[in-house]
Amino acid sequence: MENTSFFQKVYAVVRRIPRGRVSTYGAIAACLGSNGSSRMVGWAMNHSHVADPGIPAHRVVNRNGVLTGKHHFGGSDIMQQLLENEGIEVRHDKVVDFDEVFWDPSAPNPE
DNA sequence: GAGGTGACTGCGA
DNA sequence: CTCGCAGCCACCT
Repeated sequence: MENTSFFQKVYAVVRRIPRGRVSTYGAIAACLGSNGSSRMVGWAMNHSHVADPGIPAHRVVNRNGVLTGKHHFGGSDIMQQLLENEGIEVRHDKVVDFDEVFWDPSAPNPE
């Protein structure tokens, strides 16, 4: 039997996010077929820290490009630090040029 | 078995 | 333009 829980699928999509790019909950939810259940994606991220390889949840932000869940990363600006480490600029918990670094999980060719 | 929650989104006033 | 509410679906108690 497939242990593919809902968030398991979310992990697959988030892991597909190329380095230096970010995605949104709505885009991932839509990619899963549940267009509108963006909450499930965020909830799945809540368990991301118990995932095997480690999910780059810091690459997942809300529709406004704001690091909504940075507080869940450890209570520090770790999420911002990780994004900057990827080459993404972050100001005031928001992704700079979010439109430029935004990556669509349904994108056949992100480059 | 039923209720409540949640790292969101979109629309209405 | 800004604020508030309702909808969404899966997991937890």
